[in-house]
Amino acid sequence: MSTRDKLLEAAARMFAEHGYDGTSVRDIIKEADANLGAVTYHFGTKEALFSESLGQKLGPLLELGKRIEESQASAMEKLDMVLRGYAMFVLHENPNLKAMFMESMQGGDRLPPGSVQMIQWRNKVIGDIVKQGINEGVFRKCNTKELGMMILGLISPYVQDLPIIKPKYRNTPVPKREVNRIIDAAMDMLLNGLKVRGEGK
Amino acid sequence: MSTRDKLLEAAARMFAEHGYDGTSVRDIIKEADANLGAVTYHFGTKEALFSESLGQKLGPLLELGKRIEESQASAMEKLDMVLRGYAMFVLHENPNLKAMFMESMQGGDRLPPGSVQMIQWRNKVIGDIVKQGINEGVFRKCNTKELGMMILGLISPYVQDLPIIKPKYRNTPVPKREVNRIIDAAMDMLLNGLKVRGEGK
DNA sequence: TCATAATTGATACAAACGTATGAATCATTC
DNA sequence: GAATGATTCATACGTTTGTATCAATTATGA
Repeated sequence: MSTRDKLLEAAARMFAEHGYDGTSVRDIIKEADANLGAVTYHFGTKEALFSESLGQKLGPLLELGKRIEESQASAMEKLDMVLRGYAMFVLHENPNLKAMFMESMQGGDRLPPGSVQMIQWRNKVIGDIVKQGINEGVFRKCNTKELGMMILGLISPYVQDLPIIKPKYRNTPVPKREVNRIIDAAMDMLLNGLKVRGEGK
Repeated sequence: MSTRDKLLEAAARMFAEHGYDGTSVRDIIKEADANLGAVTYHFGTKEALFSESLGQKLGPLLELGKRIEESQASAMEKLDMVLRGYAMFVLHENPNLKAMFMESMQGGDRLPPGSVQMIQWRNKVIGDIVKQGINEGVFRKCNTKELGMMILGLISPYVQDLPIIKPKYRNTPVPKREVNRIIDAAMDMLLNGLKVRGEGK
């Protein structure tokens, strides 16, 4: 593994754990067993290293969406695929992407180019899928992108709150079985609704 | 307004904008038009200032939940109240609480005491309300707290992605009308489901 | 094998960081 | 109005920060 790759890997991990500002270049090189000069040499600045460490994951995520979008599956199947695929990607395969979500809360100025478009596109894909067969009332209130955003939100507590509620997942990927269970519940809820009765108690 | 209060207010704003590590004590005192010594005098450390600036909001949020929990409304009405109330509190009235969510993604070690309990309790309240009249399938897959967590997730993209997608809301409260629109859609979706048809296209 | 390029290493630097300190100023009380 | 306590101020300290530098080392190709 090249020094460059070791740096990228360590950076992604550290940034996800402690955020951009909470991670120093020295923390990273220590973790990567590299030298300060290597960062200057390979990336120039800390921000470039950050951006590149995240940018690596952007392509695969876009591909995932495109593959699903173009598949022949039904709207419901597509919705399942995209939700499950996305959750698996973010919670199980690439937990370091948490750094991207942290960053987006601060405006995303340091994110790699294309991130904003990726997020918007991601929301649109989901919205479009859902629109193919939908409870029309929802669309009277919010547009395609917004609906996609909201649906993806079902997963975000697992990025946001899980580190607190189940500390063992703080810096560990969520197991596949767990992700599947979560998405099963989310899909059930999404498709069938909660059917809360009008009566209390 | 006392120096102490000015510091708390400025701190909450800055921490929400740039996170804990991205905000220096000097940034805060500049914004509060105060002196470095004032921080040492009133709070001792940066972390204590951070914790207290968030802790202020914890009480009111807990009260909100308790009021709804104890009300006589039906389960559906309660669900609406808690979702709308929570969204209004976080997105409209106290957008600075974003700092708490940022922090929780990093494990929450610096959060004020009681934060973790608040989050868990918050999830349980929603889960319990929903449980009063519910699509049973969902509960076969996930427990009360988890369901509450997921439902609240519908809102979190508005904390997480909105700063990116609609930059005008980066450091501005989301207007009431907007929050209401969002919750209307979320409630519709939650109660009735998406009703996605089995057929693609 | 030798010259050339690519990479790594030790070290330096100015700026920014959190915190501490003690004098100066303000408010309050008698 | 003098004395006492609360607060503010300018300033300083020791670290840590991101980045730069350039000699030392390693890899590459003729």
